[in-house]
Amino acid sequence: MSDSTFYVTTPIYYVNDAPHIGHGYTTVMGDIITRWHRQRGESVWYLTGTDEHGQKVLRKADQNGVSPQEWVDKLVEEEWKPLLETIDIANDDYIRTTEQRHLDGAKAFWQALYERDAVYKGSFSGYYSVGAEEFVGDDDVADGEGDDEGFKVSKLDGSRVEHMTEENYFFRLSDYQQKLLDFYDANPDFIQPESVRNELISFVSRGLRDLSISRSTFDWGIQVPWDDKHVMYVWIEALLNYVTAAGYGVDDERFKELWPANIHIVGKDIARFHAVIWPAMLMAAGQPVPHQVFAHGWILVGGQKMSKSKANGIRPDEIVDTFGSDAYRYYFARALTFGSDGSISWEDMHARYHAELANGFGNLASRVAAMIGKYFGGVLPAAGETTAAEQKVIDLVAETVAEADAAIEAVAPQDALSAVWRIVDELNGYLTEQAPWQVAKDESAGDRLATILATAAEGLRVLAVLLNPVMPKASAVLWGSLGAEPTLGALADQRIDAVAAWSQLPAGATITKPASLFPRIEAAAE
RNA sequence: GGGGAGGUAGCUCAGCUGGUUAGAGCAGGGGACUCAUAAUCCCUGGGUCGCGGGUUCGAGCCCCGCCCUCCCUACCA
Repeated sequence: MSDSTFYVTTPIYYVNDAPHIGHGYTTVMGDIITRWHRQRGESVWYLTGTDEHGQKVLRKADQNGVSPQEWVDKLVEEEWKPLLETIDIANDDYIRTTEQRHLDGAKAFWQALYERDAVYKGSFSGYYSVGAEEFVGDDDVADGEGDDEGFKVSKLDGSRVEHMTEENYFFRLSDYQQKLLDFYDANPDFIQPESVRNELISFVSRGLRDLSISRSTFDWGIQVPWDDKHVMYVWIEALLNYVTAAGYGVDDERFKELWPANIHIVGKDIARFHAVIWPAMLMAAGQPVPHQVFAHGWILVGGQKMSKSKANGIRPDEIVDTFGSDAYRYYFARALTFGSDGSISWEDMHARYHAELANGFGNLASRVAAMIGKYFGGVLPAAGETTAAEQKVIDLVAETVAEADAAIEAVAPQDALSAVWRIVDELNGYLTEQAPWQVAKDESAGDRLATILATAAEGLRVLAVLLNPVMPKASAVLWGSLGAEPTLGALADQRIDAVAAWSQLPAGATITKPASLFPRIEAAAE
């Protein structure tokens, strides 16, 4: 572990895309994990941001008749930062690759590579599409037909390509094949999950070529420090955000505190950049390598109601508008196995929202608050003698908290939630069995009634704390309805390692019935 | 071609290094209750565990072959 701070990152998102549920998914998962770690009392740093250089951005800006800087400013402010609000992300930092600190840090990093002889000048040959203004991979080149007979064309857009050679700087990636394999071997958890690890090991085992890492045909990028005719290839520059945001080259104190990162959360499509190229660059620069690259899977859309087109066409705010940010966060964390591909659908979201959130959890909060209101005037009674039924609840809570915490440690939020939900189910069952509404009819059983409701309220207290990382809004409402803050303090300060200790809510606390945590949604969307 | 992952109840998925009658949630069916968001609780349905062989006292989990789906096999981020 890094000596002090638990540092988690998302990829920085390429501004040319519009935010879609995939971005939201990655970002939410990181947010859940970091919020949980904060409630473990750890020092945590959660970074996300945007990748803003490169030829595609430049071209898009040109098409829109604005400077690239204006273009990315607009996208960041109108599309990307609002996404964080929409899905309720508590990031500690947001890095833009157009910020000065990134320019400075990136140049410092390159300088270090250069001085350590990890970079050299060479020439890159390949097929270049004049129309598309970019190199086309050999596999995407085909023999032309018809008018293009005798020429090579790009399979991507059909444009003619010609073989060109360009002077570029190269990174000696080929030097790192064995070092990487040794590293993977010594750090089996570095790449997760296993399937991705296997693929990357086999990829590296086949051999690595040096990497062309600069471009000289356009200038929307960061200049190579010793050669202003070149800008850094955007991928290589983008990876550097993880260290530049941590203060590399400009703030040693801060850098030492944050680096190396604990987890880089990425989609499996970019796992290779993060688990092969990135560690090699760090080794080359003499920096420690992150502890883990966690690659999540694809989100598949089941059924057809979900969208007109495809999942990637769906914007997070469509879901949030209907179900709210808490449900969005819950759904992706609960319904998918982090690290595997998984299916989502509007129907499933609707079903889980009602079965698990509204009927299971929300209704539980309602019924307990309502009964304390009805039988005790909204004042939490002191619990009396604990029977086997209460002990069962108490034991289950202790067990589940440990289980959930272990699941988060293993980067398995879905398992953490399924553990926590056992508390929801247990409490609903406990209430039905103890039937406080029956006990209330017996004038002489006031003590028993108090015990039942105090136990249920304690259970809700635990749920508010445990679910806060996943559903901060609903948890805050619940925390308020339990009247917990005056004596126990802020919800975000409640520690996971102390949550299972019983009888924390003091007798006399003011319990109010909250508005429905998750109101039923009758109108089927679309 | 080489490599990786997966094909388990209507749906979404669990099933650790092989071991009693293969599980959960949801959906469906029946019942109980009324504090609550027409909620909750209990019971219930029997799926050739992709196909065919094999190893074993015993395989969904091991081996062989085959079928199907998805992914990787580097310089778009």
